Amino acid sequence: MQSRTPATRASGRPRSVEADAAILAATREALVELGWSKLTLGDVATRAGVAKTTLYRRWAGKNELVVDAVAELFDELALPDRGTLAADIEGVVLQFAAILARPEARSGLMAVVAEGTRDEALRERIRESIVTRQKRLVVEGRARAQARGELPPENDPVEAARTVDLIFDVVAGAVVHRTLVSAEPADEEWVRDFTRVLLLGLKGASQAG
Amino acid sequence: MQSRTPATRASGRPRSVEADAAILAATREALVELGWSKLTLGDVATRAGVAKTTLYRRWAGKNELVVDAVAELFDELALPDRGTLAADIEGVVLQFAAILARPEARSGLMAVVAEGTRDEALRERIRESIVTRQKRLVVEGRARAQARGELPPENDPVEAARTVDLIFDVVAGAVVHRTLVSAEPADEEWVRDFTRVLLLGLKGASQAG
Amino acid sequence: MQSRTPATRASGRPRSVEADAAILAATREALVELGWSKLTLGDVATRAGVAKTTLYRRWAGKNELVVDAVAELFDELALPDRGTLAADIEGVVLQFAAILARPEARSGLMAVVAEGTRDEALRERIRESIVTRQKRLVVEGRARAQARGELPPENDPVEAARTVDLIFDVVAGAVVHRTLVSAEPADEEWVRDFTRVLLLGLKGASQAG
Amino acid sequence: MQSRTPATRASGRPRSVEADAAILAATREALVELGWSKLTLGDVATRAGVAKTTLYRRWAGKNELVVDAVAELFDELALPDRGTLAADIEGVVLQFAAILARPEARSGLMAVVAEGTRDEALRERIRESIVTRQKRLVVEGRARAQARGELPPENDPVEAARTVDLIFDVVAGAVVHRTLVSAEPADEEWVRDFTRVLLLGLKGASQAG
DNA sequence: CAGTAAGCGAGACGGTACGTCCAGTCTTGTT
DNA sequence: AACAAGACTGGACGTACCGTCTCGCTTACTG
Repeated sequence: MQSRTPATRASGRPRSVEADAAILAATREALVELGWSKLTLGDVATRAGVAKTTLYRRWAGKNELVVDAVAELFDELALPDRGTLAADIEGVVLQFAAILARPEARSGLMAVVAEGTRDEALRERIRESIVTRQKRLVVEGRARAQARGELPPENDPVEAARTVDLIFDVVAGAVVHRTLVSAEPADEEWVRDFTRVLLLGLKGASQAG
Repeated sequence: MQSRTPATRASGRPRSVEADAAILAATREALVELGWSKLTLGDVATRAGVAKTTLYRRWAGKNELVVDAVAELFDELALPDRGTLAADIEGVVLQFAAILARPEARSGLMAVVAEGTRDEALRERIRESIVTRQKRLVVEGRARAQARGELPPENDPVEAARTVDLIFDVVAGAVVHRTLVSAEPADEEWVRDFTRVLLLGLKGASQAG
Repeated sequence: MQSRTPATRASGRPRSVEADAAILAATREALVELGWSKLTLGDVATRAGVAKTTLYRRWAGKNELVVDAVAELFDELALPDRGTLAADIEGVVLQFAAILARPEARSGLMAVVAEGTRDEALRERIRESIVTRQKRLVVEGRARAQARGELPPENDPVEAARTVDLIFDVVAGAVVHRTLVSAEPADEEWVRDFTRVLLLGLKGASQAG
Repeated sequence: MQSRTPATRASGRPRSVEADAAILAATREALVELGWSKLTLGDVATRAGVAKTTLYRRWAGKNELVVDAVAELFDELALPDRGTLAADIEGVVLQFAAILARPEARSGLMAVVAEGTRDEALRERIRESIVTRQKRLVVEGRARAQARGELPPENDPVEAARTVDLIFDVVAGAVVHRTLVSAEPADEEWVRDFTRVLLLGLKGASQAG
């Protein structure tokens, strides 16, 4: 159990540990009030009670900072155990929709995705901090459904991984599109409809495939 | 068949008709080369051979301009008649994916959606110029499938409209998420998998519903 | 008594005669309200109820327009006959000071002089429209003083012309500097002091010269 | 003998001391090449090797900048000791005329005076930076002439101050009007004539007064 | 008394500068 | 060495005018 002491013994003043949290919180606060495009790093620094240099010492720029600030929001997602696969999916989709209803997530998430279309490093950072991290929900959900006998065990692990990706894109994509592009609420009724179609599709596919 | 002569006789020099097309083309060109965040209206004006003021006389800002420039890209979508519903869906999804593979669409679309999260007028413009306009594909596709007997005719028109919205969010959302967030290509294999799940879900739902 | 009918017989619609006066009046009005630097030709045109093109058809630009607008102000200067040279000078200096107290003259005059430092044609136009035209006052005043015997008749006409120029520069320069640079009023007390010094200088010079 | 250490210890990066001088020099350079009306702050900044923001951080606008740039020119004026009051006056008038013959002074000075007619703060800045500062020449000249016995000592200090103002307006006004409005050179001949009239006027007034 | 050529208003056009704002870096003295 | 403070370069912003142009309409002289 080695502690994460850095190899290079730090000389000079150590970095303030409170600063990181204060900056991320200030970023989310600014996202709520101003949205991504009007958010300025100078303002974030001021809100966090920190100098701009401190901020730049830790993040390369606006995009990286916002990714980190937004990523934390999605960590609160958890797969509820409601007894059936359908109920589990509905539960997690509603949680996801609730996060996307918060202004700091709405504006921030899409903006960094937009930037990510031209910046491989940023795209990778998004994938790592947000996408891949939340795929656990799909994997867990399937395992639980298989344990319950609602879904058959998969034979081919490659095929299984592909299915996880597909489901994740369908679920996340549909909720994002519903809430941000169509600009309609992903309410209980919509979630029920969506889950029904998804589940029938998955069960059909796993039987026929 | 009323001709479109304006009621109010325009006085003063009329607006150049070429300018609009040149500006939108220049915007797409700049989106390809620079992406949304590095695109400047001054640069677009220069590329279009037009003064900045001309541009501002017609569009309120970067967002509105990009919406219009990107919206035109989606007008080339057409529902192919490949004989079966599955083939039709695959066809249009592939077309959609092909458009999203183009850099002028990738960066522009997500950016305006991001801005739309804080600007109701912009959101409405996006809905009107892009979303609603392309829902025709879903409506046509269903009608054609019903004519072929692949789908049952719907009873409730309200329910039918809700289903159109749901399908559109699922299809558009999944493709966008796959290509822009997960950053994986929506290739033929993925489209086949996706279509299969979607179709099974829809058929199951229409039977059970 | 040839009328000023142009050699080239005008065909087509003749220029509106009211427009010129309206434009010059509007220019003075705008000078009062806005000053030279904030005066715009578009605004002048609007005030005059005239299109910008009409204005540009008659004047080359802001400077030429303002020269003409300001020049008219100085035409109201007249040499009073108050019985003595000193009284005559005091009278005309006070008139001159009164004109320079009006905002349309203050701002306009200095501005065109400033522009004239880099534009020979403009400088010539100023000299012709304002300076030379008002030198008549000095010439008249001297003639009257000579008739009264207050000043000796001059022998050398070249010398006489040089003296006119000198007096004009001293008088006009002192009043302008007093009112616009030192920004003190050229009131009766100051005018009396100034006239006394000037007159003593002139008499002394004409005796000794 | 208090040192000029500021009471409030400056925090943050101190302002570049070279920048001020570079900007003023660049302003004079631009005045020579372009004149006041074509001088742009962006161009001045470029010439000075400085960003536009640096310039705006220190001066409120074009007028304030030009006043400071021009004011420095007049600081080189010095009262020569040529033995007699007439010679002293001629010397300083010639110096003044030489400065006004330089294009950076011609265009800049009149322009700021023109602007000053509508801006009390600017007028005060001109008075403080240029007018009042150069009145020392009149005061010194008179003192020296009194020491030599060329002028009687004055009794009334109020009266004396008024005379200084009058002389300054006459001298500066005449030279300015001669060179900038009449657009004739204030050469040695003219200066001799002018000085003679002025001196006779002053002596006459001080005897009779 | 019809034809026609110039004048007119309106307002869009290509340009240029404005003064402001922010990004990201650098230079102080302090901790 | 990190930190707060704030000045620095550089570049885009959106606005305001300039002086030109292109319209359709009006007006007086001409043939």
